[in-house]
Amino acid sequence: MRADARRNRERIVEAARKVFGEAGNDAQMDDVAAAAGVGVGTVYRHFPNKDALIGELVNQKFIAIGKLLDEAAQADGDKGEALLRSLAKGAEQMEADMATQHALSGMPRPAVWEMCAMTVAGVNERSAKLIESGIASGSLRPDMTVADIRMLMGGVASTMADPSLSGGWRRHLELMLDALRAR
Amino acid sequence: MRADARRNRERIVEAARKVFGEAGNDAQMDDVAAAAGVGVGTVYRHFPNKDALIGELVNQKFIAIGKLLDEAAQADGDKGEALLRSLAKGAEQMEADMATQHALSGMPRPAVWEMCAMTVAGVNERSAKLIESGIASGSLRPDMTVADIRMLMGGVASTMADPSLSGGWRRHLELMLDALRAR
DNA sequence: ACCTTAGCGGAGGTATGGTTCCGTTTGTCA
DNA sequence: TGACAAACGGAACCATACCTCCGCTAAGGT
Repeated sequence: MRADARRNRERIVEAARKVFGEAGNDAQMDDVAAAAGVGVGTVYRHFPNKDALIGELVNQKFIAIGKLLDEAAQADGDKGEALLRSLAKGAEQMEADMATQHALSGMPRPAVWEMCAMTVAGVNERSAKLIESGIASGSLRPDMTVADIRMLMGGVASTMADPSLSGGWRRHLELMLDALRAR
Repeated sequence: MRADARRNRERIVEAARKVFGEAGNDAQMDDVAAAAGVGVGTVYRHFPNKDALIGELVNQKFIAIGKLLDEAAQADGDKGEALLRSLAKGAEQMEADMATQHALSGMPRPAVWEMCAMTVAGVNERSAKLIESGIASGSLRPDMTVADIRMLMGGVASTMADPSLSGGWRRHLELMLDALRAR
């Protein structure tokens, strides 16, 4: 791969994150190209279609979340609380990244979701271990499952995506974490 | 207003609820017209544009929720629990109504939201009274606000809107209601 | 320095879907 | 029943946005 090609690919991903972060899923490919300082043709050389570009962004985000979970697994102290802290950090990282927000909150693009299947599976596996440990130690509600995380994070994402609720997502997250703790 | 005009308006709204319920916000005006058994022109005679039609659906839904809250205010027993029951009923009513789901979950159409401003204000007012009462009686968490309801119901709506989570919204709702109860 | 070819740019094709327009139909009232 | 206007239908219009195509540029090896 030629040096300029690699550089452009980087630029495109970065620009996409910025543009989708501002306009959501209905940002335009032309805008991404402009923001990256390249032509649309170049964008399509690197990503066959819009979903593939979005998929790349979302996948990167899930990889980051996976790393957070790994850290949580190694931290000492209660694993359940560590998991909840990871979720909070994950939300923080997601704040300016509407591509991921839309992937999580209602009406997802199936193609995008498929691209991330592998990464998501890894994330789920790690979550499951932490949940099990947290339940055993009594810090998480006994009936908690990985599906709960998916739904609740989706909910927080939907709050983030709504401009009229700006900032409110931290409160939403807090309520959600409370719901997951054992009584 | 001529008799057939009134009848057609009814049909259009009903068809719209069905069509948007199946395909979400990106259902097409032509489909609504077909489902109502009228031409597109007729749809546009009754509603100046797509947002107006969606707004009508969403507004009707908020009116229904307002009624639920009125019932809750009159029921005997704890007002906080009555509020939570209303939310559950409201969610139930919203299940097959993706138009409303999308209005609540991230990336709303501003025009739609504006059309409902009046109705929503009424809903908020009633919620506020019930919350106050529920906090006083110790059944709701002391820091609960109307904004919490908006965010959490939005979250549930986003779970409903995601076909891959079908049915999961009841669990999401349950967690959410737990989060709102006093500890 | 030169040649090969991967990579680039961006005008334009195409599909989708909201909205308009106007000739035709049909309810309603005298 | 006849006339008038209100209402209808749906083909056509137009804006939007994804994606393709192809002539050009310049990277990198020899």
